[in-house]
Amino acid sequence: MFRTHHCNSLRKTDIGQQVTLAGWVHVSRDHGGVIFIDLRDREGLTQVVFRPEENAELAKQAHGLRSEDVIQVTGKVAARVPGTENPKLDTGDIEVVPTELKILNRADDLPFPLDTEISNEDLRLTYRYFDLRRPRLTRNLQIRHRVAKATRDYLDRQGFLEIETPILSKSTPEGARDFLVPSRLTPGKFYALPQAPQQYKQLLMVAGVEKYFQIAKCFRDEDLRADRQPEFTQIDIEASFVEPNDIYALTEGMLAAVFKAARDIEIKTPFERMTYRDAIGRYGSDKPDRRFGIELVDLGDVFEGTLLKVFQNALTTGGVAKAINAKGFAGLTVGQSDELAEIAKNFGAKGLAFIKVENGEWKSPIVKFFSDAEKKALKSKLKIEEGDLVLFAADKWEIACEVLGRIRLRVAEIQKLTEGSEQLDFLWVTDFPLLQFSAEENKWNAVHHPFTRPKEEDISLLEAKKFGQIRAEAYDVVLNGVEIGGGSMRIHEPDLQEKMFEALGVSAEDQQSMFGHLLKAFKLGAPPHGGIALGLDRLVMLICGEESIRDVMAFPKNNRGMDLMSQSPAEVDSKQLRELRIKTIPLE
RNA sequence: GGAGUCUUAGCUCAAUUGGUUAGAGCGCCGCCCUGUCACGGCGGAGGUUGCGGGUUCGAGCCCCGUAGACUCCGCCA
Repeated sequence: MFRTHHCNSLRKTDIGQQVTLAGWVHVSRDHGGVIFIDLRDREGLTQVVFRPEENAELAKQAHGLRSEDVIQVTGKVAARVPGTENPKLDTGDIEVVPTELKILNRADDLPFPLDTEISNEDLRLTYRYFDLRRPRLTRNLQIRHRVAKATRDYLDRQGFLEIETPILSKSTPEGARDFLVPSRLTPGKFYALPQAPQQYKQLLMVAGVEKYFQIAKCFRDEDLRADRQPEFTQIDIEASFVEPNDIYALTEGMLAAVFKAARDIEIKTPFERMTYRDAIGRYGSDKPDRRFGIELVDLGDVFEGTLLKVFQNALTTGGVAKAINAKGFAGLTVGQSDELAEIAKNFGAKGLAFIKVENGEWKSPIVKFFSDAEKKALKSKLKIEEGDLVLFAADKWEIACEVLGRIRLRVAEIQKLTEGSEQLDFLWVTDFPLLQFSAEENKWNAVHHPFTRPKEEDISLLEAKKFGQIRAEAYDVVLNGVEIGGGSMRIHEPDLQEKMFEALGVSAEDQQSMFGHLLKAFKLGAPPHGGIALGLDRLVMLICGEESIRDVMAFPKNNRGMDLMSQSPAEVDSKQLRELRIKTIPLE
């Protein structure tokens, strides 16, 4: 037997036993005479003690041990000398006194220490297999496993089938940029890696599967972020003969099972629901972080007859005047003030009006335009007190809301309003718009995806081509201001799907060449269906309390999509390119 | 494509207003040390201050350019 126990299993009750352990030298404390080795495996630490007076040959060998050498020791479990027990270790009452030491593999000089936090992420990613030995990352991988297992167990209990769908798939024009894979057998043609198994799962519904799920790898060739990688994992779910409420309940039950399994936390279900319009109006975001207040307050009634031109203009042209009260933030620095103004500008505001309340005085360049009645109304609506900072936006509804929403988040960040919070605020955001106009492309795009069903009562708006007013039967699940999943009821009627494609500007020919299989399937008895997809990486990130999904993936890519460990992407042999009939063109 | 922050020893960081030979801790090497648990003590090696240019009597520090990393915007149905 290679080992009889792992490094977190021996206790007082094992004293006297003959055991064999294997693992890494975590740290060695060499006193010249007696030598202590903390032996580590993925479960924990066990102290091994070498005494020269008992076994000089072994002690001499142990003297040469260095951090991260891999060893195997056989010996007796002994009680520690009274007074030297270590309460910080689960195995702190005992130590192993070896009679045999086998050095299985020597470790070179370490590229970086494992016992301190290190900020050089390049280096960590280059030696990823080494960095993963860090207990925190080991724990993250274990939690990720438990989340995936709890997901499978729960969905299995609910009667869902896990079905794999192709990775070599077909490129479609909608959505993110595709990763392409050249086809050797049909030169000049390409597969695309799936952005999501969307069409396949809908076709599985047509196939009569009724309840499908998959822990699916998805691929999107877009720029990276702390919470975005080119390949990532979704918990992908689809079911037939369901309504949104069924999906909400299923998802809530699944998340409850996941949090129970991964963190032993009971989460409160059902989750609250909020329409998209409310979310934007109150928080300036479609994924509001409600762990802190600072809600957007509408001031249309207050400033109905205002003398302040910018507010007046906004209100008389169909826009809004809104404000947030950043409690106790009147003392912000000039730099912070400039930063907030910069955010406002970036998101389309012309400026950022404010009131600082200091020493009982409203310090503000705009306050002189306010009547006493306006001041009074402001004070009561925004609950203005000493030390507050009130920030205004007057613009089109979308712009005013987004500007204040972004500022709200930044203020909360600066004030550290969520630091150390253990709160788990789940929320459904519902009634998303179906379509959004892209000025850049001069066309309407799907907010969710082209297969999303309009709300029943808004289908007539689609026929009337009032695209901006149509609400979708679509929903996102949000946790602490992070979108962890989203889904919708789908279109299952070929004529409605065609109308949708039409609205998106997909020609009849393109509909047939790109989505013909789907439209045909919808003519062969397609059941009403809908589903949801949750970002597994983001979910695990939040459960682990990490700030980047890189810390919950075994082998993530850096900001530029490179794997620094394996040095990919990399050039390939010209023979490979010839077989694919591909030529690369050097950059100008 | 854009903005911000950062880049000094293997790692984490320091270096007053631009001023002597760029320092410390950890790690590494050598010696010492028999109850530590981040063991301890003494000694040593280790630097193109990311790179290129400029200003200056003098640049790690100021200026310009460039590369890289990270965060954000755009993008992500």
